[in-house]
Amino acid sequence: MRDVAEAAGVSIKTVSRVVNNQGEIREETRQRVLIAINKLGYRPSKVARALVTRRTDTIGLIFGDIANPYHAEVARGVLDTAKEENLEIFVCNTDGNPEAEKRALTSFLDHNVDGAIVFPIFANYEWIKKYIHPVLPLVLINCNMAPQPRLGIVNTNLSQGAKLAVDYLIEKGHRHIGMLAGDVAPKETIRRVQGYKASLEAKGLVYRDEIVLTGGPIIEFGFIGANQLLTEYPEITAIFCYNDLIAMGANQACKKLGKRVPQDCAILGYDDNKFSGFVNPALTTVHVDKYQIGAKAAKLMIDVMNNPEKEYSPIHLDVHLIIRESA
Amino acid sequence: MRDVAEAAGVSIKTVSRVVNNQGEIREETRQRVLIAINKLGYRPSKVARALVTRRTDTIGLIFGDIANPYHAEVARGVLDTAKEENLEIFVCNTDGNPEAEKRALTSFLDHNVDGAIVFPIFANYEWIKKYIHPVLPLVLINCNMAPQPRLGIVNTNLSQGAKLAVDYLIEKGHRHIGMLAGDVAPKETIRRVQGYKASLEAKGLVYRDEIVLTGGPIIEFGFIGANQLLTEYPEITAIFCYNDLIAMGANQACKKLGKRVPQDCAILGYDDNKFSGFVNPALTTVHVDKYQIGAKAAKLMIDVMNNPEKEYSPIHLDVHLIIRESA
DNA sequence: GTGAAAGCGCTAACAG
DNA sequence: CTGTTAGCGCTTTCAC
Repeated sequence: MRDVAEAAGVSIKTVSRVVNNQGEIREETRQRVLIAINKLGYRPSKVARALVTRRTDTIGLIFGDIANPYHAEVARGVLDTAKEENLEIFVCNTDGNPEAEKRALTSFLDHNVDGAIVFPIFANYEWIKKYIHPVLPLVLINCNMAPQPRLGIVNTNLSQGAKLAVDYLIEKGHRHIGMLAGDVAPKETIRRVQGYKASLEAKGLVYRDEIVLTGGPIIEFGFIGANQLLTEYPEITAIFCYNDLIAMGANQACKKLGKRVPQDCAILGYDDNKFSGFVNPALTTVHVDKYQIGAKAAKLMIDVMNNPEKEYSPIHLDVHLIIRESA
Repeated sequence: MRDVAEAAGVSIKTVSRVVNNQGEIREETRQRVLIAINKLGYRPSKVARALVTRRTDTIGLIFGDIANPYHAEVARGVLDTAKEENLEIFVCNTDGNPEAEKRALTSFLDHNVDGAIVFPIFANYEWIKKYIHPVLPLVLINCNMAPQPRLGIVNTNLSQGAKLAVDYLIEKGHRHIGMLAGDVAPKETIRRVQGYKASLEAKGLVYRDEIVLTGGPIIEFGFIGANQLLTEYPEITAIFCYNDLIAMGANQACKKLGKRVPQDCAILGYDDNKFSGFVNPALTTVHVDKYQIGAKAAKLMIDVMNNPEKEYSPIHLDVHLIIRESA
């Protein structure tokens, strides 16, 4: 920067002004500076700037697993939006592990990110409220915290989605519907389970805790879980899965057990990820606009960062059922 | 930091020494400092440190598209490895656009990343050599640059993979094998095409340029491309695809055209992504260890960063054929 | 073993 | 319209 100033025959501050185009500058001076910048290939250091402005033009993104297409598509939405705004994105996986989430958030703080977009783990809610939110603007996805300054919320209607799914299964005549739930939050708190329960009860069916299994949101759990469910409770004729990955695993389990899908056992997924229409049988699932979750979260994050006083009401994204072959 | 120093009754420098545990420090002093740090909840600012050390503990990752499971799994490998080393990762998509790659690299430079892992776009090779590599340690994936200091290379044997695939198709009796190639590099430079060609020629079949179509590495191109190939060249009985996404699209095209896979048209993919075994029909494909690409690239990146003088020879990952249903 | 002073590259406040 | 000075939070000489 000093070199540029010298080359242009102006002060260092003038260079700064040109770079940030702030303040009035005589056009001729400005041109001289611009030429010097070009000649020297000068690029301002974001690090040095950050030290004084407290802005790094960086935001953190934390979710379960980038290798899950659900998160990957969300990431894509965030990344595209961030690019437009010249923000860089740090990415971190937690695999649903609260400690990993804590470490990620702490590390982001150390790096002075301007904000973080998080799919929060229930067990950390209080910790986040206490230690992170006071010092870092946050956008939380699918989280029921109260609106407040420096906090953005993006929600998809989880319990409604589950209700849609289970209503459909009941309508199709299923009376014993197992569930393969995720394990990211305690069973009682998962809104998908609430929706499942609500649907059951609305139709006069009993909710049975023992046919709701929890496990990681991965194919492997779908396989193991469906296997267990169908073996131990032969009355089950349908399984509602926490996500499409689990549903794919459940598909495989049925194949292994010689059960035809959907005739012997219907399988219903959640997320409608990129591949759900291609697997065999194609998944009937709850469609979620993953790209929009990411894009809206990023936009909201930027707003929240720029308006630290303002309170933003939660953004809501709707879901709907996609009927394919598996149910 | 000053506060900590005061609270502990030592100088600022001593705090720095404790934090970085460097130099000899009397145990008692050290404890006093540690206590003060804990009490005040002090965390050193990576930004401030970076300004003087020129290390940000940050590396950039650039590839085509995070929503492609191939890249997502690579990312997972990078991320896991980085976490162990306390490095944060910036992620950026290019969609194969050279300008996007340039912008990403430049932005990483502005942010003072310690290094970048890139799936480079051929069109930018010279630019990268000239403007980026001199100022930024790089690890390049599937790139045939000569080994040199501050440069790491991770290669999977692209042309061999393609040869494996096409050999298999020929063995199965196919004589007219179309190819749906990617468009990330000019057609002639794609090593997958080289392998395809090599295999053909080794078996005495002619390479026909017109049945090698190029397009984006996405499902949509697979659909369009296969449709075109099968319609215009009815003699084609097998299609070798640049990746599994394209293969999935080709699968769909066959379905639409009423062609059975593999009886009427065999389809062979590349990458063996997470879902390739689940789609209908399950894809026969070339298996690549994506997680290892990421993990090895990250480890190599760290080595390269720490040994700027040393020359690292390329890391090589093998591929093999996975035979499922589609061919 | 420990501390004082200088400086990383930039912006903010205040002059002029 | 432009320049001078100070300082962001840390590490690095170099003394003591």
